[in-house]
Amino acid sequence: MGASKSESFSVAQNEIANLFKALSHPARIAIVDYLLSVDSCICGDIVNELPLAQPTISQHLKELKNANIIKGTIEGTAICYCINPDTIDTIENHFGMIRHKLKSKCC
Amino acid sequence: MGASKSESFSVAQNEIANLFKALSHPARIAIVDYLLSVDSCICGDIVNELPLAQPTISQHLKELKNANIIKGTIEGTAICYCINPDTIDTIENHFGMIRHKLKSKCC
DNA sequence: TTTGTTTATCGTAATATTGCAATATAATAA
DNA sequence: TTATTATATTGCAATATTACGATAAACAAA
Repeated sequence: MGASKSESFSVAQNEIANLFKALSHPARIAIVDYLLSVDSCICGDIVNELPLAQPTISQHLKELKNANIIKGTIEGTAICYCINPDTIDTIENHFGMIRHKLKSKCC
Repeated sequence: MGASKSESFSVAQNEIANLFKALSHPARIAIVDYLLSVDSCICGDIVNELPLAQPTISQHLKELKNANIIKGTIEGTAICYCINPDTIDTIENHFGMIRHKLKSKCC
């Protein structure tokens, strides 16, 4: 025991849970905030913006990339990161569905 | 080490990360799905709907309650659960902010 | 070539999460 | 009172996550 019984749930339930898991750490929220706070996609200086060591940030970036929340493209020596709007759409649509279903209820 | 350095990030960043953490497990997504699938708030039979033992579901319900994603009111012997629309609003507003900031960018 | 810069990976320790059996609690029914 | 029913809590084992030092890999500049 200890492992989550993901095979007991639907693919859709696991997929949306994984998106939320990628956003469930304040460092990853801070990374997304930072990517949104600069004019364009940012190349490089994420490490200087957060109070975490470089390997830790690299690991968080990897999780955000695996979840398709950010995209990274190589720009010479640095890597240029930006938000993937398609994944934001996916999450927004999920809440649109929740909102729609809530309307026909009495709570 | 191993504990997340939550004190290094803002209160707002920690709060939204905690909301996502509450939704980051397929069993909790399934609970929310089920609460949305029935006509009104449901009293009781959540345990029969999911392939998990009763203490496990009780624990997941507690996490959803602590995050204010669901509300539970006592109805005789059973407890009546339903979604808290205010918290759904909070999350939707967060994505509204993301969407707004994304508009003024070139990705 | 060597040096510096940037990002990724490995290895590991600390901590958190998950799941459930056993048990407890609370309220109702008989 | 004694069941019965519904939910919560405790305790613990299995697994996952988090953080970072050390190191590697990739590449540009000197």
